[in-house]
Amino acid sequence: MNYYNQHPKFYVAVDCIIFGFNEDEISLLLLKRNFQPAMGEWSIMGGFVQEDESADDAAKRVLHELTGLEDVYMEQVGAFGDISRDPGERVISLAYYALININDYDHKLVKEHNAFWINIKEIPPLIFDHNEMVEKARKRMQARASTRPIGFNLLPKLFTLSQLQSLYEAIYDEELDKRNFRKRVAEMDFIEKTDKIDKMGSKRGAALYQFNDKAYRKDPKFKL
Amino acid sequence: MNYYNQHPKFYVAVDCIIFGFNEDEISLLLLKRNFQPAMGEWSIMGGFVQEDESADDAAKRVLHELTGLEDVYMEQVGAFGDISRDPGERVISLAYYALININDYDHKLVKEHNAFWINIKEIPPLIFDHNEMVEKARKRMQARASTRPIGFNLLPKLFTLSQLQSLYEAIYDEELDKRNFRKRVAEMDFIEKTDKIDKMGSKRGAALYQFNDKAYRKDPKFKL
DNA sequence: TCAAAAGTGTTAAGTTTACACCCATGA
DNA sequence: TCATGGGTGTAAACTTAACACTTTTGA
Repeated sequence: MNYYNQHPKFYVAVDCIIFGFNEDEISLLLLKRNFQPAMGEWSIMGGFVQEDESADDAAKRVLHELTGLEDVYMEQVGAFGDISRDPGERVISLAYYALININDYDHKLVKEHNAFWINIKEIPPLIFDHNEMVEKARKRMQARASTRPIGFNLLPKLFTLSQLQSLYEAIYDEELDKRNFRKRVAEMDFIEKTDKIDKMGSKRGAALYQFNDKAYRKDPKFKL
Repeated sequence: MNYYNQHPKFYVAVDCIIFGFNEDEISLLLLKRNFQPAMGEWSIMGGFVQEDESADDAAKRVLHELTGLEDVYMEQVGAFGDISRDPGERVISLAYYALININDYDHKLVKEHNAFWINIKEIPPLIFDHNEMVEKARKRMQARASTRPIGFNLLPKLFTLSQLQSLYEAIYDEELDKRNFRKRVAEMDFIEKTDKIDKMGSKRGAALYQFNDKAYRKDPKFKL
């Protein structure tokens, strides 16, 4: 009997709010559960923390199990610890959000998990407190995206300024002025114009840009 | 054997970063541990989540055990889940910060716990990852204080504008211009001038103000 | 009478917003 | 040739920052 033994232990889960961007819209990767508990209902992807992994590692693992992706931008949203948040057992859950490039995940795994991209504006009722998690993640991501260059994680390596603007319009859920937007981008030297041209999005073609993380760290001033 | 049983369980702790304001300085209530583990070292106040309480309730309980206070402003900072963050046992800890009026706590309890107010600029090395928790709490509190009227929790119900300014100077760790500060305060109708005068802080006497939460909720525009 | 904190407005600088047209190209 | 998205500058409105002196009173 030592100091810790007198206290109870708990299942600890991680739940993953996975953001993607496509067709000018933010979507979440949600599971239509074909497994217990709560089979048939919608949820976000989750899993239990194991003995041999940190909470952050558990979140990475869970994301990897669904998407096949590694080295993904993730941020912890918080712990959800209400007694009956999971009606099956007492489970304390740590919510994380992830930003992934929607062109770049393992479709087979996603299919196996019966997961689907759902527009952020059309999120269905989710199990447990998952809607609350999603809402909190959305707010956090939005706040973070305005002061840190995390939005690029949702885009291909090369992107047009129209894509970037439409991404930020989706994040903020408001229209932005094209000229003002481009003026601000032009001030950030770490958003670099390449000599490549995108011919998909328009007849005329649009310059492709890239985010240079090293340049950002030299002068980390970001505001969009 | 059900769905959950195959997964491990963990001790879950809550740790409480307790902010106070006195003599123009922010301080934290820290424990010089006279108990195991890590006896003799400094830590923040913590405790284990119990079966019959939510994580948030556990944080409130732990704060109450040290200060005797209830209905205190608290916010969760995040979960700390590294495998060996507590070298004694695997413990996942949820950090919370609390803002209390430093004139208004149970001195006997604090003495019993061997706790002391330590200036935020002179935080000693703390056990485990507690310095990291403190740093994260400090940043979160600072960010929150600039957009939500939470600073008032650190002041008496009645306060002078000089006190309020000096509080925000301590929170931001930078000097503020007196006239600009008062101009901004004047725009917020929920910071109400009372007809009472403080005679302690100056010979001339200064008007005492109060925060009106109901008025704030009617028009919740805050920026200091 | 003087030291110490309270109180009070104006101007310049900087930032943000609003706004409209020409360009290049493929269909 | 025309419809579509790409690309560009300026002026007004607003916000923020800088700044100095008078008042009151207890010691």
